[in-house]
Amino acid sequence: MSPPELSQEDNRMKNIKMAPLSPSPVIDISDDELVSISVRDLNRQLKMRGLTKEQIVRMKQRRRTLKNRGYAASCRIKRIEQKDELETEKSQEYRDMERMQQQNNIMRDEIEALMFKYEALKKFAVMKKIPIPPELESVR
Amino acid sequence: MSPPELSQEDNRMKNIKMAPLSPSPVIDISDDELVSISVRDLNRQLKMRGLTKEQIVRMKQRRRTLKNRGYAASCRIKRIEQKDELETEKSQEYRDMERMQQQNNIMRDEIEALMFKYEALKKFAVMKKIPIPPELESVR
DNA sequence: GTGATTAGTCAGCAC
DNA sequence: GTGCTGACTAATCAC
Repeated sequence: MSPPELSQEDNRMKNIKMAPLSPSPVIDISDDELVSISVRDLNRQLKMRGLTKEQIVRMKQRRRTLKNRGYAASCRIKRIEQKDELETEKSQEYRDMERMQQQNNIMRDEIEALMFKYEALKKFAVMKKIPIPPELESVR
Repeated sequence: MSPPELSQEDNRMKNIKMAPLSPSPVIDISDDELVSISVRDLNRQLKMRGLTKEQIVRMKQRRRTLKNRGYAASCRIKRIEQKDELETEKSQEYRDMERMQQQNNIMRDEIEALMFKYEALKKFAVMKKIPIPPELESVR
């Protein structure tokens, strides 16, 4: 699952672990760019602009943090989707069950009617003084 | 729901926003005690030991943070329980449905057997040259 | 103040 | 490195 869109808001407002703005030249790159760029390209940019080891580490960490932000969002969305899925399946099962219950009732009535009819036929035979074979004596 | 048990681990290891240990006298109270104590008693202790305004604010914040930690844990547990509940209900419904399907099959067979029997009785009557009343001619 | 919930951060695991 | 998830913090909302 791809991470959802990230806002461009300044990370420094929330991430108190971030170092204060450095007086030395800093790569000015937005959050969106930083998470999108490939490691390869990022390294190229970093080297090209001659950043210090520490600045590079910091930039890498910022990238990782931004990535994590996206992963966390994905994780939450996934959780909600799975819950929705469960609920949907559950209510579908409920509908199926109701439908089956109805069929069940219909068949129950049908059995009752058949038995009644059978008895009627037997009574008719008795009335006509017709001996019924024992295997046809009962519906069971 | 009451918050789950909290570990006694040193909060300072994780909460980088916490101030460094003060050189001035500090109330030494464990996390467990701090979340358990009533606001009333906490205030009494704080005043009694003559803490500075800043120390008091910090202690209150630490208490709030510890409380939040518990709330977050409760929230996670609740989420898991609700998911479990959904799954349990779903599988229960599935079992019910299977049971109903079985009954359904049984009744279907029963209807078939009844019809067969009815036809047998009719054939018997025909064989005996007994005219069957029209309303008993068909099972429908 | 308390409790619940959300977004974001970090640790730690798996690949 | 990447992606995911549990635990935690802070913000925010309702009471």
